[in-house]
Amino acid sequence: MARQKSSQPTEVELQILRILWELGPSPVREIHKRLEAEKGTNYSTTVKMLSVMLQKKLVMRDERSQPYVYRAAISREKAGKLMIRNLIDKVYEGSAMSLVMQALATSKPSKEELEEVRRLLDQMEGR
Amino acid sequence: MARQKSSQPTEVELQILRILWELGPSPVREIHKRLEAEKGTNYSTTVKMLSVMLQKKLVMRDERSQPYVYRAAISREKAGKLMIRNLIDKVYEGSAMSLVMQALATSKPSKEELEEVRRLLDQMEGR
DNA sequence: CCGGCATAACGAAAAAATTCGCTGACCCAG
DNA sequence: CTGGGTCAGCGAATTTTTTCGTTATGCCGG
Repeated sequence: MARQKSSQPTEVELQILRILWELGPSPVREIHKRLEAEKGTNYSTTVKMLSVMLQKKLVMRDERSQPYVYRAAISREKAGKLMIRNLIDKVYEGSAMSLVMQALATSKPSKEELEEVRRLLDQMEGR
Repeated sequence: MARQKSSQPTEVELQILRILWELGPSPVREIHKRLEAEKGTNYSTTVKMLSVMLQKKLVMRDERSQPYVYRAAISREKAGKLMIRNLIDKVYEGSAMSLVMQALATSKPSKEELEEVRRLLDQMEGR
């Protein structure tokens, strides 16, 4: 008796994806170096996580190169989009605007950033 | 050997919180009715989840009333804020603006909604 | 050729999340 | 009283997630 899998990447999976987004395609050794620094886990663990993620198709790898080179199978944009949608559904009952307002209120945007958002708004309104 | 707990509510916990946010303080029976409709789980499961959440202080309950009445211990706003912060850290490398832009671009806001955001921007810039 | 290091693949184990069966307590109609 | 219903609490079973020990393979320098 247990749950069904969530379609979302888990905690550690996300951590690894983030590393891949930053570094770009990398061998395990590189990925592990980062992961170890962040949470002190074993090399085996990193290898295993990657193999799990490979199955879930969260990452791809090039087996031509020795050692294998891994890369994220989803872009940061796509992952973000998925998680935003999830957050909107789960907490904001479908209202994207509620989330936007909250995010704006929560962070302390600079004048430049505010201007940037404003420009996007203008663009969306077709000005 | 395993992970440390995340500070975030889990999937089902969130599902229950959402129900409580909607219904307001309710007895188990009511909460279960909703949960069962959404995922077909057993009454025992609902009771158990609530007791777990009680321990984690995600919900509170009034034992005066029979049957007990449960209510969310965190507001929707607070939960949202936590999860947004999490999402920003995990995916957007700390850039709240990236998330805002993405959320705006992803959803299809109406003119009214855009205006609302604009008003918030004005307010933040102190105009 | 040999020992040691880097790289991978398993599989087992621990922890967390989720599920439910069973038991006990209480209350009310017959 | 007695049978049946509602309400709670527990502990155990199950699945997923995360972790690592062990083993196998190939390569390099001496």
